[in-house]
Amino acid sequence: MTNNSVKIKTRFAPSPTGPAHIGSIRTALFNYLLSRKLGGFFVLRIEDTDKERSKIEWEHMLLKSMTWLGFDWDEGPIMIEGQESMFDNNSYDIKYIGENGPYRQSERTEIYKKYLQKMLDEGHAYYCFCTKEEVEAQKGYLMSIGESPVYKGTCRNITKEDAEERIKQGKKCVIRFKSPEKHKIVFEDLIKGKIEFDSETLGDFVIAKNLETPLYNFTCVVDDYEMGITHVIRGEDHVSNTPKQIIMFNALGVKPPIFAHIPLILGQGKKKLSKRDAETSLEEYYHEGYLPEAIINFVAFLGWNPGTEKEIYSMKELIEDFSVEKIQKSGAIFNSEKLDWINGLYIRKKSIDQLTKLCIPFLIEANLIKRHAAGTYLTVDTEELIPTYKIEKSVALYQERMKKLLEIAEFTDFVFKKDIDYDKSLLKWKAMTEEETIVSLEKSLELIRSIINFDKENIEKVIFSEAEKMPNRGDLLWPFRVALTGKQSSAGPTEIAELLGKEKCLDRIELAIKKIKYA
RNA sequence: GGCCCUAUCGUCUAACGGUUAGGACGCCAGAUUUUCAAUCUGAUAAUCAGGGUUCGAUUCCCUGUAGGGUCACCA
Repeated sequence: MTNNSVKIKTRFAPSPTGPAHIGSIRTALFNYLLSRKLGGFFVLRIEDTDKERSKIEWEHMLLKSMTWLGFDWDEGPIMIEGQESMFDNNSYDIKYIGENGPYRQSERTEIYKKYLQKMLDEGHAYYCFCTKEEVEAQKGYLMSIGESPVYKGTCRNITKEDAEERIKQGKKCVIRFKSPEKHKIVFEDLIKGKIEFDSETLGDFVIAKNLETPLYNFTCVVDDYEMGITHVIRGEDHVSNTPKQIIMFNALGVKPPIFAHIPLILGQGKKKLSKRDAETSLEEYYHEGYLPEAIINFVAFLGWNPGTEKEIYSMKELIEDFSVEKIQKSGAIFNSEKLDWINGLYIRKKSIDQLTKLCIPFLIEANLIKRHAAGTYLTVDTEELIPTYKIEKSVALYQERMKKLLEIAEFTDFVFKKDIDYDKSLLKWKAMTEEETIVSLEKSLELIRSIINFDKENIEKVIFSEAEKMPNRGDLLWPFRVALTGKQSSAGPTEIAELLGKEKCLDRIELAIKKIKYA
C-alpha cells in the first residue's frame, strides 16, 4: 500500500447465490457513489464461502449486470471479454485487478487460516465440541425463559491440549469466538447514529467450521482489514452482525471501518425484498426493456434524495451530489410505477438512432424481424428486406408512448406482419353503423388511390381536407386508422400510412371492407 | 420472546423549534387529440396515539401502538 491509504475505500461484497436484485444494486450504488464522490477506491469482492449455494454463473451474471448499469471498480474480478451481450448464458474468463487479491473468498482460505490460528493461539477463539442438538436445546430453553438465545460458552475452558487430543480422536468441532466480558459495544453509524449493544447478547458465536472453512462474520472482518476498507455501506439486516465484527476487529488489534447501514427496500407487503421475489431480479428488468440509467436513477432515489427538487440524475450527477447524511432512516417500498415513469422519460430522451438500436433486439425476440446481412433485417412473415429507416420510423412513432422497450413489439407489430388480426367491430367509430363504416372505408380507399406522391404531407392534405367535411373527423379517420393498424390505439393515421406505403394501405383497407361485408 | 431500528399524502419524500406542511409518481378532472400516448392546467390527499419540555412542536423527551430487522456449523 502506498500513500493512497489516506483515501477512502468502499466495497461491494455480494454472494453469488442468485441473480442480482434491486436491493443489492442499491448497496453497490451507494458504496460506489461514496468512493467516487470522495475520490477513493471501490472494491468488488465475491463472498462465496458457502460452497453449496454459490455458483459461478451467478457471479458472471453479477459482473454483467454491474457493467451494464455503468459501474466500474478499482479492485476485484472483471470479465475479460464478451461484455457486449449482457444476459446470455455464456461464461467468460475472469481476471482480477488490484493488489489485494484474490477477490473470491473461496480462494483466500490460507489467509483466513492464518488469522484463525492467530485467534486460537491468542485465546480469542476456542474449539467447541457441543453438538448442534445441544446448542439448539439450550437456545430453546433460553428463549422460553425470555433471555437472549446465545451460546453460553460450555467449551470455553477446554484447554488447548485437551482440545487437540479430542480432535485427534476425530471428535466433531467448530471454532467459536470468545466474546469479551460484559460491556457495551458502541459504534457511530453514519446513517442511524449511535447504536449500542450489550456484549452479553452476542454469546460465543461460531466463526469457522474448521481451519479451512471460515464463516461469513470472520471472513468479512479479515477481508475488510486486509483490503484496507475504510467505509462499509450495507443493508441494515447487517446491524446485528456489526458488534460481532467490531469485537473481532478489536481482538485483531485493528480499527474497524466506519459503518453505514441503509434501510432495506421493502416489497408490497412491507417485507424485506428477497432474492426469491422474481420481480426484483435485474435480469428481469433487462428483459422487459428498462434502461440502465433509469434503474440507477430510480434506485438512487429509493432512500436517498439530494434535498432539492431535482430528481432526474445521471450517474455523473449522482456522484457530484451524493452524501451519506441524506440517506433515509426508514425502509422504502419499491414502487414500480415510478420506475416506469422514469424509464419512459429516459426513453423519450434517446435519439432515434440510439433508441432503434435498443429496440431491435426486442423486435427480433418478438419474432417480427430477423437479422440478415450486416446491419440489415428481414421481416419474419414475408422475408422481405425491411430498410433501417422504416424501423427507425416505427420506433420514432412510438417513442413517447413506450414505458419499456419490450412494448415496441406490440405497438409496431402491424408494420412488420403480413396479416393483422382484429375484430371487425373495432372499425366502427362511436355510433357508426356497418354501412356507414363501409362508406367511410371506401372513401379512404379512393383517397389513398388518388395520391401520387405518397408522403406524409400529401396524405395529410388529402385525408384531412376530406375529414374536415364530415360531421366528425373521426368518421373518416377512425376506421381508416384501425384498418391500417388493427388497433384501438396507435400513432396518427397519416404517419402510419406513409410508413406502410400505398400498396399495403390499399390492401388493408380492402381487407377491412371485406371483413365487415363477409365476416 | 430477547436485542436493534423505524414512523409526514396510496407510494417516494421536503420542511435552522415558527411554512396556508412543499415537491414527485399514481389516481381524478380539464385543455389538446379520430384513438392511445406525450404535453400543459387544476383537484383530492399526510405529520401513528397520548403525555410532557416550550410563547410555539412534524421537528426535542417519555410511554404506548404499529411496522421492520436479527437471533445458523447462510451471507
